[in-house]
Amino acid sequence: MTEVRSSHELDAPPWQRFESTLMATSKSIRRAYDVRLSDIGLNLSEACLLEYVFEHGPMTQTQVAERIGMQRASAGTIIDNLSRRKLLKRLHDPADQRVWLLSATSEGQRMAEKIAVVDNALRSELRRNLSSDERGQLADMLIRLQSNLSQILEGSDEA
Amino acid sequence: MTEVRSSHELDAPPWQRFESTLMATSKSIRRAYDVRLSDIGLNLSEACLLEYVFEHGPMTQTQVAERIGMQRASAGTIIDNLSRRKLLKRLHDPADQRVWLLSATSEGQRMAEKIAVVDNALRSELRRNLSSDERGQLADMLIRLQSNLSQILEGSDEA
DNA sequence: ATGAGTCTGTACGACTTCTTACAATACAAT
DNA sequence: ATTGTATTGTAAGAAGTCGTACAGACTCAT
Repeated sequence: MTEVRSSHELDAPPWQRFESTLMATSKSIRRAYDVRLSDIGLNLSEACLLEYVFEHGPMTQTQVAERIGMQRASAGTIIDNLSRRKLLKRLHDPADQRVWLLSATSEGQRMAEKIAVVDNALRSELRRNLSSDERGQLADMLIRLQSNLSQILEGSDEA
Repeated sequence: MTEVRSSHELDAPPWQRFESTLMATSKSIRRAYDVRLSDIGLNLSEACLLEYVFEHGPMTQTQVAERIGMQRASAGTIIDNLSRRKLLKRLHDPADQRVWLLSATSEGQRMAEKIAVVDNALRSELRRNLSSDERGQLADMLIRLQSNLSQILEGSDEA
């Protein structure tokens, strides 16, 4: 039924160039993570945020938002959610009344471990085809693309 | 103000691996296109769809949706929009009463040419750093990733 | 010819993320 | 001390996409 997918999304989108393939691949990666993570009741953004807080100690909402590449407001929504589900807690910072210090609850820590399992499994399936060298090259090229992009986007900010 | 962006999004997201970089890059590409295309009053999805219909003759909504990697319903919304703005028209197919045949109006054609200009400009800025060989390798790796992904996603469909 | 199954476009609601605006708090300069 | 500026989290609304469900139109085997 959808077996044609793998080819469509490669040659068709915007203007059949690698930019399109890259965006389609990104979409699929997100989808794959969302599907796998739904087993433990999370989506990629939630998992991402929780894992990041778990690994990098207590931090403010703005900090985690910046690190995972998301707006403060959006992160706030996700944090509301995770803390309602008792995976994350908000602690007062005695040194700064404006901020919350985020920290994983013990339940959140168990969840973070499950996330790591899912992540490792999926990542190894994803890399089946790619040698370590290739992955390095890929990352390198992506970083160069990113630096071009940040110039492009900076340019239009000041306008 | 946002000059730090370029580095965050490279080393930080989900689990600082190339998967994250890829997704961040994709996000930036979309953003860059959206910014540039806003000059002519479109976003990437609209431009994509219009350009595709312009280039690949009259086609049904389902067809264009599949080609640009989007759900039928979502494409329908975009088409509503483009046809309200007289860039696209819906024609009856005498052979099949169910479908619309999409076709660019003359105004839509002029718009498609503007899109091509924006696209060419942006693409060349984007590739500044990458040799033709490298772009080939990049595309190749992305395609391999896609094929892994389609296996992964197929697997979870039948479940 | 006719009924079962398939396909098309659309309506509707959900979800995610963005943008903008704001009140509370912090900080720096006078 | 006071005042102006920055920063934090949140609220409210917009936009984009998805998934589901549906009615109408097609197809094909009987």
